[in-house]
Amino acid sequence: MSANLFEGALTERTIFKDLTVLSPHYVPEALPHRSEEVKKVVKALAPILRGEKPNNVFVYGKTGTGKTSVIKHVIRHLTEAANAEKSTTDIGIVYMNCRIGFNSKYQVLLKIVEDPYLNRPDHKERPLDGRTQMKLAGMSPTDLYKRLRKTVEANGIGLVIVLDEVDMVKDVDELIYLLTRINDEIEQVEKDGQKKLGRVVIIGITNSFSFKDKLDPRTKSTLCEEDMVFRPYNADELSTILEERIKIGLKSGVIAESNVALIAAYAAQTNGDARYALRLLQKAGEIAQKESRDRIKKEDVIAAKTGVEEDITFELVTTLPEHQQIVLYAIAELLIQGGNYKRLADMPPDILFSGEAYEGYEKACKALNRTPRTMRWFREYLNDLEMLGLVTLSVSGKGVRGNTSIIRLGSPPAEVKRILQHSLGLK
DNA sequence: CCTCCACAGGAAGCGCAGGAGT
DNA sequence: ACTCCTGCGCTTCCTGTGGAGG
Repeated sequence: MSANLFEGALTERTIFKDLTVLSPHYVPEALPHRSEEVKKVVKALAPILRGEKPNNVFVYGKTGTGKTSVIKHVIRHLTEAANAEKSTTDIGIVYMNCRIGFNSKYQVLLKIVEDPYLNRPDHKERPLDGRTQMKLAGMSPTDLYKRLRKTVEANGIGLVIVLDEVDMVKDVDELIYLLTRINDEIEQVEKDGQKKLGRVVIIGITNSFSFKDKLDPRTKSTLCEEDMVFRPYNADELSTILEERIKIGLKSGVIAESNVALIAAYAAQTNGDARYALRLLQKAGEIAQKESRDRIKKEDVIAAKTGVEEDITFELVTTLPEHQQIVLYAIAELLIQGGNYKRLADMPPDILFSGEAYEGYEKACKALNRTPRTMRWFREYLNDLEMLGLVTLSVSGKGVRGNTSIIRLGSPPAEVKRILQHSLGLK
């Protein structure tokens, strides 16, 4: 707890030069180790500048592998190329993250139709022509579609639609079908003395491995005309990424090469996530800065790692549904107490059986004045928690009570308990 | 070997809230 | 503003698996 709310603002900036460079949203000028991917996307989109049909692009990769950055980077260059003087094509780009407010075909369509580019005054057939937002919100998807098609057609627009986290859209199949259908229905028009043909191209981004399989086969073949997988970065690659950012984001000479390598190694262990690496770097810098030092030490990196891990668990745990929190709390509590079953002789102290865990959960519910869920649902909770990496489950080996799960906690029990006591309002 | 225990996880169904369609 | 539908969280019921004990 800081003594003064503005304490952070007062400490001298000994480490950082430009913090925005470390933010996950920052798209650098150069993208190390992703030049092949950039080339591929450029190749897929390039035809749009010649008024031809580009390929739809589908991008898959885990978090922090540079998917969004690559796409945004290419998009930036595409806009520049389209605005260059000799260019005669109209290129519109709509980017949206489907998780945040655009999780249905209707909302996606609305967002596209509201885009300022499509409603530019020098366009004819603007989608919002003579309409207020209120009226627009009452329109059916079919009307929205018609308006969009008309605008694209009348102005010969090459429209690039980027759907980030596209797996969040409930009716993706219909959405993709609708958007690609535009290409089949529109006709060539004359505008400014030139023949023009509008085009729509979709770029889908996801980190869900199973997403592709859930798609309708037809959607799959249209959306994935050009599909690419982003591999996680290895430690060396992460090092160069960090070095690039350090050059612009940090003051010179504040961190030794060996410590950058350490951060990279930590992040490489955690799925090769560049975002995580940057977070570690930032945290290490903050720790050094707090102590008014002008160099990041190895100890700072190590402390940053535990700090960031704690932050992640905290965020994960506190946003959990109540009963999952109770389950986790019960597990932590039982592990601290050493369980309530007769322990087997050679049984390690850091594990629990699901049966005793359920009893602990029932007890915790009683203490909190909640009605416990059934055993069946409790198992679902456990599986959910495993998905999030908060617990690990394994089947019991030989010699122990038939079929039962062995539960281990992903983080130190005392830490989990502390977080949950607060979050659940326990003394 | 048979039965019982302790558990895993699939299938069906239920009540509810909120969104879509009219 | 109306119903209708659908997804979600959950319970109930059930089948299957493997150890323990008679």
